[in-house]
Amino acid sequence: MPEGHTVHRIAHRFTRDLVGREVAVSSPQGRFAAGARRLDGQRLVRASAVGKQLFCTFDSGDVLRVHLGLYGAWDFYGTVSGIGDGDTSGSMGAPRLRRAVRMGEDEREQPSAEGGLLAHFPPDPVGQVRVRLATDDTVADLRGPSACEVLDPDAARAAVDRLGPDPATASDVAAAGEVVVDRLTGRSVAVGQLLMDQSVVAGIGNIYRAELLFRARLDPHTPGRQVPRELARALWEDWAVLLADGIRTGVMLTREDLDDEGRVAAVIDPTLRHWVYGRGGEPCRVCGTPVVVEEMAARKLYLCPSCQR
DNA sequence: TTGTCATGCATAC
DNA sequence: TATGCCTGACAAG
Repeated sequence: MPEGHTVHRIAHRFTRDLVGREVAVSSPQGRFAAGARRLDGQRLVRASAVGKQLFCTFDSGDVLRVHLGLYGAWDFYGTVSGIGDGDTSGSMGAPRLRRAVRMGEDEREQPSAEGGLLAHFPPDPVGQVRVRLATDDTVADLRGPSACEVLDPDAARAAVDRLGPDPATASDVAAAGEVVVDRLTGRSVAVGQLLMDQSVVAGIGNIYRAELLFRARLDPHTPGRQVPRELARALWEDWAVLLADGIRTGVMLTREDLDDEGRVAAVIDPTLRHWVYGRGGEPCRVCGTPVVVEEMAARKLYLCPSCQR
């Protein structure tokens, strides 16, 4: 269940393991058979994330667009040396085959009885694999996406253009921020809804939405028009900070009040990671007022009614 | 074991 | 506003 940071990490993984190589593309599940045939055997030229979407460009100019939705995930398999992670120890002799690292709904290595090593390679697909991208020593399996399609270059450009700026992708972060400020402050829609609107700003999901608004001490119901430009700019800048941190660590840790020890504890215990998200009824970490949960545009919204006014 | 919910969003009504 | 995607974590029994 990814927000923007996860998709950027996946793009980095693609860049490291698959970009520049010819890729065998298949659809074990069958639902992407035609798209797989179109891409099969081509060289992957580039992989990039914009917001929550992954764009993989192939030699022909065709682009694979993937959106993981609520529970999509990529499972990566590969040799120890091929998988890297900076640790290639123990890879002498015959390649040792490592089990999946999942990126999407929950990022971690899959446990296995063989101490993390595969019996054979390539591995059998697990579950409904919509698309498999494979080289001699790397396999990436996509499961449960809400979108998986091949676009020509024009259509791919149009898909990117429908998205608002992404601070991890923008060539000029300050200029991109002004675009976001315009869009946030130009409408009467609640700022809590605007932050989740991917055409306003890309990559923010329900957790980052709740946490950004708390960190700004801003009431989510405030109409965009009533948000001062300076505050809208601060939201964008804070999003850039949280996103960069999420990309670096793989963890959505949104509390800036923790010391090193506290951060380590929060990585282990998810209930310590956030100010308000998922804490309905629990005391606000700042003022003790019970955190409120309500529905906004069919999503759960968490806020402190005392701090965020 | 079964049921519910979830970090998203396009589509249909 | 409801549904589907098709999965995994967790709570309840």
